[in-house]
Amino acid sequence: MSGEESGRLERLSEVLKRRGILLPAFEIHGGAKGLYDFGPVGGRLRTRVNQNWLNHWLSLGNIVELSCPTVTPYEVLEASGHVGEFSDFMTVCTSCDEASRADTLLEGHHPNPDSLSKSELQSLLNSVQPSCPSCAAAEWSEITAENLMFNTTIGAGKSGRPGFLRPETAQGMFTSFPALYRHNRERLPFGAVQVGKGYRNEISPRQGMIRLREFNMAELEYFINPHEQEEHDFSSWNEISVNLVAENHGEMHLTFDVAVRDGIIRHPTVGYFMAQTYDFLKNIGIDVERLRFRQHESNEMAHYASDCWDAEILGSYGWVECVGIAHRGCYDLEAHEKATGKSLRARREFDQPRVIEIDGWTIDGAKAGPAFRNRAGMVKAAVERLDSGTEFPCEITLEDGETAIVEQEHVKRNQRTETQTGEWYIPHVVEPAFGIDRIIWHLLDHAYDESEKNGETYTTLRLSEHVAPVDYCVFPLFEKDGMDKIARLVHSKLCSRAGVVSMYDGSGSIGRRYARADEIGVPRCITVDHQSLEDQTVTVRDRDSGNQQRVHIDSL
RNA sequence: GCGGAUAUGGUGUAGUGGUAACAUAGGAGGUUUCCAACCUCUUGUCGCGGGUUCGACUCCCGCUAUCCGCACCA
Repeated sequence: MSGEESGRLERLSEVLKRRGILLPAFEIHGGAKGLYDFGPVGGRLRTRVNQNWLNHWLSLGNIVELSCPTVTPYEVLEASGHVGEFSDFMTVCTSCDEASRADTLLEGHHPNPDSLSKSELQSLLNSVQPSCPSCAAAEWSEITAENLMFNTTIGAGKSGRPGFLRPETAQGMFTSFPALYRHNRERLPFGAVQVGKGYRNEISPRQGMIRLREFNMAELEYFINPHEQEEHDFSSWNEISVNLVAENHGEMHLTFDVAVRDGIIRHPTVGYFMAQTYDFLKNIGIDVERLRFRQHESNEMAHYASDCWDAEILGSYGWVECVGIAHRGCYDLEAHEKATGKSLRARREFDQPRVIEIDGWTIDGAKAGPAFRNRAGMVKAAVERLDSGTEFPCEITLEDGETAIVEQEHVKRNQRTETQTGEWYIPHVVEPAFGIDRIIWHLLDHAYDESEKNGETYTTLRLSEHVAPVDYCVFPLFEKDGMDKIARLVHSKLCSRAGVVSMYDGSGSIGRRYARADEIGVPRCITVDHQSLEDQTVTVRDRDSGNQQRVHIDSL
């Protein structure tokens, strides 16, 4: 970052703090790392971004909104892989009490210590006995798993159950799949969105809003049938050439349509959501000249994902990942299915019914049951795998490794025709996940404008009116002669409208009040002047052009 | 987590072992016929905890937070 840029960043942060947009949280208690307040102005900015996001996706027509708990039982996040994925294995030096990561200590003794399990790390640690980086001793405590998720206990005392604050909103949407499937009349594709808080106990939060311990996120889980290709209409983006950084291709400018057709974007639904993401970001005021989509390298992608693109936005901290759009395959639903034994599947009917000839053996329960007793189940499974030509008696190997002798009388021939009209499959998921705080940061970064006015720096926050925290400021030119009365009337009239925020400001010179409004990005200021007293008209000033229009109070 | 630097009104800064200054901002009043003007009055500050000292915002220690590297993470 150049000196000039870091100066701009400092001035921007100062304005955000001074104007109540973004502030360190709990500051009177000394502050808390990785936690921020959206202040009296920022609070509504966040709400409006969230609302725009929800509206954007709900308008697609087959998407519903969910709200799931942030407190999440251990089992849920174990099933999803977070417990394993989000853990660091720590050990403590017994002589100086310094905690170290076990895998870091063992670098050089194993090609990839990060990939080892807890017990493998423990035995490697025991045999290597690395010296402590701070005191050089070589005695280590037993390895413990330190989690990047916030631990909590759900319930009190002995009945308390371990849990975490969720590290993402997605899991609640996966576990709600049965309800979503029913709600959507058992027809795919459909999606669920959720806006809410996520928590990660980051070792070292940095760079202001970029890495937080509690953050706002917004995720869409879009469930699709992998056997069918959904048609997506890209025609409204045909004129837009977007900056793509593709694996093995480098940086290129293509339309979404072409990128999907040429297989750069590997799945059309991923491409469609990238295009929708482009629209959303543009709509709330991100400068699309400073937006790019970067494809994950194959080795960077989670193992279950088949394609993943990050929307990256260029701001004071360089290119920052703000949205991730991933094709997650069936990983998540399958993981919860395995952990719970509950079906998280959708039904599809075949074009043609499939006729399957079954010709083999099964057990005769009345004979085999008493003969094999508690092993009868395993015998049944083994017998049903036998070829139709098998002759009895016959020795078979059971799944526990033991063998059993099966007599002719234990079995019977199983010959029948089965007709399958369809099957139950695990839907695939395409997931656009948005980091709202990072997006808001870049919104502010892109909107922050410094210009010269009479030799002084003049600050304007050129926020889109879709997200501007305050819609109108109402000023009496002077707070006397009845101008203040009319201004207060206009103000309360605007405020009474649903979803409109107006601020009355009567202190200081008119120029000062315009400047204050510009600094928090109010799109329009309404001024009541002497003429208003005579003909009930007011001036409406546009933030970006400074132009004023005179309109009647009733037509506001 | 490691190393370095820093912490003074809302914001930006000055300064001192004897209880704090400047600018700006905020409030009230006046003035002013539209873009941080002017005048008067006014509000508000030494991050937290401990130690040294008759006395600590100042010196020492610890903590917390911020910034910069490294590491970590996406």
